[in-house]
Amino acid sequence: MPIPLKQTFTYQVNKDEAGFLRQGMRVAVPFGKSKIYTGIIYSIYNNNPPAYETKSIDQILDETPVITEIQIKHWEWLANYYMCTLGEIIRAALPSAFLLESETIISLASESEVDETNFTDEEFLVFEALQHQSMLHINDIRNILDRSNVVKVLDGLLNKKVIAVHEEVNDQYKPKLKRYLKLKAPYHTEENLRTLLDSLSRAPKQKEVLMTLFMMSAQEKKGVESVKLQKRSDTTASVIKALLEKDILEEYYIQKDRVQYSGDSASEIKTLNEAQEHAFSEIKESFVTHDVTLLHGVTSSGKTEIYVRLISEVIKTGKQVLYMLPEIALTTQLITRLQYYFADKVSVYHSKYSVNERVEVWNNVLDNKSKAQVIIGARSSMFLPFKDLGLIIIDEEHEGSFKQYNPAPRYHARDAGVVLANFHKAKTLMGSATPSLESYHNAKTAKFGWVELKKRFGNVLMPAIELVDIKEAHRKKRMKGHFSERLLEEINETLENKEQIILFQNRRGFSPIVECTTCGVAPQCPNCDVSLTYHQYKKELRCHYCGYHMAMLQDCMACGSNTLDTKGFGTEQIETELKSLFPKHAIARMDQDTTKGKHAYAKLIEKLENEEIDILVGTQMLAKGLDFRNISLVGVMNADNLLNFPDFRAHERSFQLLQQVSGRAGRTKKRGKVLIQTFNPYHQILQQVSTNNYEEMYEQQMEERYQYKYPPFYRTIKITFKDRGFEKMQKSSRWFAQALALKLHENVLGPEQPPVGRIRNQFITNILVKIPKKQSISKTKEIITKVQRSFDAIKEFSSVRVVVDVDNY
DNA sequence: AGCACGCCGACT
DNA sequence: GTCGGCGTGCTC
Repeated sequence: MPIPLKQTFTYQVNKDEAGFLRQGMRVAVPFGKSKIYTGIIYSIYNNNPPAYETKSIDQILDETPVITEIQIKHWEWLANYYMCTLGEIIRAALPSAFLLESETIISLASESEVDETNFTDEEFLVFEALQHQSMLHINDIRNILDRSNVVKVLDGLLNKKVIAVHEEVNDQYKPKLKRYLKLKAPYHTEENLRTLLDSLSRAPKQKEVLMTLFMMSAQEKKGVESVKLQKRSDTTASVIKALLEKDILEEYYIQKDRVQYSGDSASEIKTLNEAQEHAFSEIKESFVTHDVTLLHGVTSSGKTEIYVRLISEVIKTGKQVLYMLPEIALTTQLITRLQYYFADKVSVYHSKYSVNERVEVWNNVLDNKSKAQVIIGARSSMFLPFKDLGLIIIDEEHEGSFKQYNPAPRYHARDAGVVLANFHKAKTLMGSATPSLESYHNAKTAKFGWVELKKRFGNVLMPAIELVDIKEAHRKKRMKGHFSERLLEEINETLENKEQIILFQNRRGFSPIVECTTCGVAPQCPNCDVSLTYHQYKKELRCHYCGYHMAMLQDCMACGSNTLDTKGFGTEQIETELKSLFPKHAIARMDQDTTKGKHAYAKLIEKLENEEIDILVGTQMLAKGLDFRNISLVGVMNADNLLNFPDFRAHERSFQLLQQVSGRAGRTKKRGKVLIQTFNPYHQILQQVSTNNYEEMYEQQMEERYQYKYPPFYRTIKITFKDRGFEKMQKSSRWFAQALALKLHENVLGPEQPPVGRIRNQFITNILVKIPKKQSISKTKEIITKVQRSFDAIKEFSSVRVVVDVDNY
């Protein structure tokens, strides 16, 4: 069942059903008092469970299994490894259209003799609505009565025998149908046709539609799509309806695939250059001895072309390929590029797709159709029902967004992907310009194969990276806003050369803190322990954790003086400053706030491509997948807030991010330039970024990880406690930590409050369990599970939410 | 997770 | 004396 419970549920079926049903099929089953849920058949057996009464299933939903045996095995591994339930995995894995739930339908009782006089006002409203509409959903009633709790009203009506309720299961997936029109058979002879046309002399509109139909069907031979006909003949639906009613035209429907590729057909794969060719054959060699290979290639070294070659070799053998990317990198740019090579063999799968589109991709993969032989997708695409997977590519392997944090399953798609590949006996290729320390470590210790690509495509030089000390500049008051003289100088020069600029600032909004200079009070979020961020364009104060917002204050709430000042800065402020510094140039901003709309992101990219934007300011979003030839300068406004992030990966992440952002500069002949503003230019990481020294960064970070017992030397599991009451949160987490420490001793850290100790009115604290290399991971998990079981039995702690996150990095 | 049930404080 | 809030327990 798609619910977060550890157990499976047993239902009874008759002999015929038992013969028909197989593991992986969906059935609708009654669950609880009145609900109907979709469940997945896990096993079929033949003895009556003694402890409870079994219910019968309601309905069989599939002819053949929609979930494969390998998937079930993989999901069981996931549930076990990430300490969640199979139900949670099912929720995450299946397109929501597969998981229909029942909905309560309200209608008028048939034998009703209604006495309207003893209705309450609300009851009357519902009754009246049912006169116009025979069926209503609970939600409709909520709207009619304008309140959320409608049970009481419905109960009243039910008692008076005015209404009847029943549960209805609606199949959410609707195949897309297109209406086609064609001439009825009797008019296929020329003679009949002529009389027909004559008879229509008084209906010129209808005649015209017919003429257009002839014209179009002559070209397309068969029937004509109704929408097209209406458009071409410039008519209305009623004219066509008249022709249908006169039995002159007939209609029929054809099912259409939503996910369709229309474009040029496959073309030649670019020939690889020498370095790529070399890397390509190295990968193939490595696959002989290793199931997983890491491709470490600097930015714009042409990794994609190598992937393309590998993919084309695998699909020739008839096997399927999964190409996973972090969500943000799933830009149209890359998809178009792959479609260019593989045409209609590529399907895309990620959360932005509609439920119906997802069902279609699912079914295509399940049937091993050629149009879904190559899947490009975000982390959730590894849940697809692959039949015969030959290769998994994990691009930008280091990206943190492969790990899902909320809700459960808290899985890492990279690691889970390797396991999936094993089940299929397939190979995995991870690619990155800045591999995660774990993967690099695995490559160095020969757990993974390892292939390097050190030169950029076309021998373009790596960008020149310069660190700009803004501490000095601040002291000497030589900053213009947040821009150093050096950065302004470069921006000016770049603009003169008619080249584009990207500026990176890792924070959205205008400024993260608003503070009264008289009394020092800063407005805080009422629900979370953070100060509110000022968003200038809406003149609002916003909380980035819970979404709380209020109008910008004019005066201090505490002392009433109007001496409010802003501290720190975000993308919005940079944009504003730029606009006053360079009034003649086109400036745009790219962050969560400006890319909310469906096509907003694509539009920005298009503008950038057409060189309608001179300077683009943005957050993390910029680091991925923007390949533009005319960008020659990248500026990092402030590297320090990256480095000072309180997390053991902060340094690794900063290095990766700065490298990726730098990689946006100079992708053509001319060498690009990167300026990084910082208060601390002697910071090791910044030095390593500026000299492009991954190796040194790796060695040094590994040293620290070893010292402080962090991955990859130790594994970690994070246990989070949330409660509305501070005391309860603290008491329960202490209890838990002490219980764990009895077995795990010094490897239990905390409980410790995170930097933001309260979110959405819930107090939060964490326990971190460290697992040394020698210690069994599964044993450790067993201990945690045991402690959790006794914890759950304590009534006092029942309101505390406990979240377990395995490999919480 | 949802949902029903039951207890208890607040207001007509 | 009723309404609606939330804590508790169950789902084959």
